Amino acid sequence: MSSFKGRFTYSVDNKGRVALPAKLRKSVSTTANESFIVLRGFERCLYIYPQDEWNKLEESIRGLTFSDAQHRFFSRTLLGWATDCQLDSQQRIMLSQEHMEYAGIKNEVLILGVLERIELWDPAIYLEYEKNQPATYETVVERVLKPSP
Amino acid sequence: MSSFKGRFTYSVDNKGRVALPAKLRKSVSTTANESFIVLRGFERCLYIYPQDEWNKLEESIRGLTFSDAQHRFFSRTLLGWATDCQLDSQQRIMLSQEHMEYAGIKNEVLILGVLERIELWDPAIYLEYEKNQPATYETVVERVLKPSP
DNA sequence: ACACGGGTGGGGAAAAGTGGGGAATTAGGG
DNA sequence: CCCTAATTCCCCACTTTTCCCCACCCGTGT
Repeated sequence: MSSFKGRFTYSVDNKGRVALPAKLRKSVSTTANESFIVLRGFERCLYIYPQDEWNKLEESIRGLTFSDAQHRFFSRTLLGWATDCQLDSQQRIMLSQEHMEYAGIKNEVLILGVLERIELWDPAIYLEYEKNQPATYETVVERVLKPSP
Repeated sequence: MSSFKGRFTYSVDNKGRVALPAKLRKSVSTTANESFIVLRGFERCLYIYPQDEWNKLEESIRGLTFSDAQHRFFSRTLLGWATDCQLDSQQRIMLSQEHMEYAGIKNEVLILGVLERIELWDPAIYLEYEKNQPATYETVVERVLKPSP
């Protein structure tokens, strides 16, 4: 089970390549086999799942009822924009033009480790996103880390 | 279960390294495996959790639902500012530039043991914090330790 | 006095991040 | 079917950061 964490600002070269931070690479389980799935995330970012974590997600999508129109739309969008990719010999992934456009990523990218997935953001967009949140860091910590009653 | 206690003033060298006090190290359980997680804490300080204590917190983060927008913000914020680190061969941890800036730490640090976690403060900021408390030690005791009605 | 444990500092090897050239593969059009 | 253009990907090279190791200092207890 992955447990990505941390925050990194990396550059995207003009071929669309992004190095995967070494600290995150250490958290990738060996069963993932250097294989990743990139897809549209929520809130204008990209999600990257290692193969093994993706498989779990895929199972829950299979569980959606085929007969529900919204479910069909959801799985079409999710899977339609999902591409799998391998790391190159320098441990980088290559982003497609479409994915970069979706997330507004140009030549800098904010990389977040969020347990089972990695997120890629345009730094400015993330700042904007953060600013629009009603909750502050402290309320977050309080809610999440407070020992349950 | 850890039970850190005590107060230490240590130096931070120009590489951002801080020695973990020997007294605190003795309270780290062996299952933590010399692995720690550093994150932003309340009131401009840093929290350090040994791996095993952190795992308990991580469980509650995993409990957050993927589909709730606020939960997504929570896990991004909390995990984004968390980095794990190992002790080096001199039993030191290395602080990132961002963490030091958040806590205002320069070349001296106040280290507090607070049961399951260790806190790092800039000495001056802690003094300020202490001074701004409306309550005294005694009135706090009264409020905190009074048996609940 | 001296060994020992604990805190502090720095040099250097190794790893990580960044960028680009060029061969191999693929796609498309005549 | 072949030629050309574009894309992919492998490899090399350079810079920066990380981390391993050694050395020192200073109390304390023997």
